[in-house]
Amino acid sequence: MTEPVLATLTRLRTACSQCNLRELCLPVGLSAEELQTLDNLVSTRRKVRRGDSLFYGGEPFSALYAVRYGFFKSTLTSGDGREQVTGFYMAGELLGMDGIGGDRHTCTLTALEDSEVCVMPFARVEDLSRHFEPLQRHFHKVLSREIVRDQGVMMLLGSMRAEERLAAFLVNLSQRLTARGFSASEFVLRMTRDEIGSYLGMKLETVSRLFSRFQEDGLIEVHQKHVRILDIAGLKRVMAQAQNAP
Amino acid sequence: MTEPVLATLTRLRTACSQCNLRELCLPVGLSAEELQTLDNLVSTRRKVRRGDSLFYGGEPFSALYAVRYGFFKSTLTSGDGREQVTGFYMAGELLGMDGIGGDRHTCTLTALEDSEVCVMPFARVEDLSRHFEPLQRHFHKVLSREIVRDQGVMMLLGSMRAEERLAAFLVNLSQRLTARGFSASEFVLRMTRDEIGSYLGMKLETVSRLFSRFQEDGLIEVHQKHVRILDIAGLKRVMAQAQNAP
DNA sequence: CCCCCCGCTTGATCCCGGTCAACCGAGGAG
DNA sequence: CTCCTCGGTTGACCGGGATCAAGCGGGGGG
Repeated sequence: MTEPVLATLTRLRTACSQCNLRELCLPVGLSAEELQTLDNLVSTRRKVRRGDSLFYGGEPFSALYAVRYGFFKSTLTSGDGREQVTGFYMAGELLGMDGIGGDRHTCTLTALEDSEVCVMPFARVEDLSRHFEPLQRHFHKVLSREIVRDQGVMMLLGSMRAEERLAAFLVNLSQRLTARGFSASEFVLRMTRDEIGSYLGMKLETVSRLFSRFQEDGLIEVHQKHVRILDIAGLKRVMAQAQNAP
Repeated sequence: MTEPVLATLTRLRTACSQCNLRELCLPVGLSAEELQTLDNLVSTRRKVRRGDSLFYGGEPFSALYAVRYGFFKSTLTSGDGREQVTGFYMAGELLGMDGIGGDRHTCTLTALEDSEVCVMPFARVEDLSRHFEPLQRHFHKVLSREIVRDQGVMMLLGSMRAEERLAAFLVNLSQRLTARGFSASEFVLRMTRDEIGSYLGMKLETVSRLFSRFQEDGLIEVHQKHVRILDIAGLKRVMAQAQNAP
């Protein structure tokens, strides 16, 4: 009698239909009944301690991961050992899509705080999306949005000045936190100045100096990792100051 | 009697199974029989004149496109009007994947020489890949590789110096041309210095200066848009010169 | 509880690549 | 053919952000 009960508990624990992230995660926009079809998408959950990696670049690819709670960074290491942060991921976001193309992961995913992810074996994702059109459509959208997100970062890195990049970074963080029900104006940075700098293509000293400048200008308040946004409109103005002559 | 013949001709003309790009394009790795299932993936072909756009950012999304011949750039325009080149595309490469996520295109695709694309209505792509597993798998791989490619550009823009970026750009071009049966060492750039600069996050003057420097160093020969690579190993050395102290 | 380490801040200086400007040459129009 | 335009090259100068360096302070471990 214990076995089935345990199984049911497990099922419930890993069920998308019971997850409070279903409005953000892969099953977005699916009806209650549709959601139940997804309940065997997730095989297990996995906890990742702060500082530990979910997977490393070069490792064989087998599953996608959805962040249940916590915070991750993805990093790419070039041939000569330079490391570049390529993204930050929070609850409801999907990890591991880089691995599909070459059957191994290209980047490393590291937890910046104690975190938990839902493990979705990729074979199962493909299986289910072949038989369940709404999931297929949504999965394609998620892949595509990752492409669009990356293009946004390319624009950031390729054509914006340091202060614009940092303003854009803060506005983006604020928006994503808001979507998750956190305060839009007050939060704790999970990453170091060095990691922000790597992501934004600048040095940690520059990040630090800009934080101080933004504070002097009354846009934000910073104490170490604690940030309070005082003037989001002002930040948006900084990030789009078209200083291009005709 | 004329109708069926025309239909057959059209079918042949747009058939993946007859296309000499099948080793590069979406049907990569499929067997001859498998390929025939794909023959109704492409609805029509479309020619795009040099300077014209296949689609614009903001336009509704309905189809993916495979380049049959020619050369494209994709550009993103930020709120304040700055334009950033986010990629260059040649024969066999897939365009339009940015549109899936939001049902409209985010970037603009412009032909840099007279070109032709295969139009693949996205509904048909999804339909076929639900019923035809190898296509599904391959389509996912293509999407994923676009993500990986973009991450590579992020690394380029975020952590490499101007000369390293340009060297990487030339090496990448050379490799992609080789894969298409063109000369690895001699080619004509389809884009301007300004477009290269935008893609690589630098100004056109810097691109021009670096071309001259590479020439002085005996790595390449440049005359306007004509480039001959003299020392590919040297270029690779430039692009990976780890000037990072421990 | 205190200490030590690591992440952050801030100042001084340097240099890569941006900016401004002049000129060149290829190629298309008339 | 010549002119004109536009993309490319090159030089001179400048400035944003990198680099080097010193000091600080918070939080985790002993």
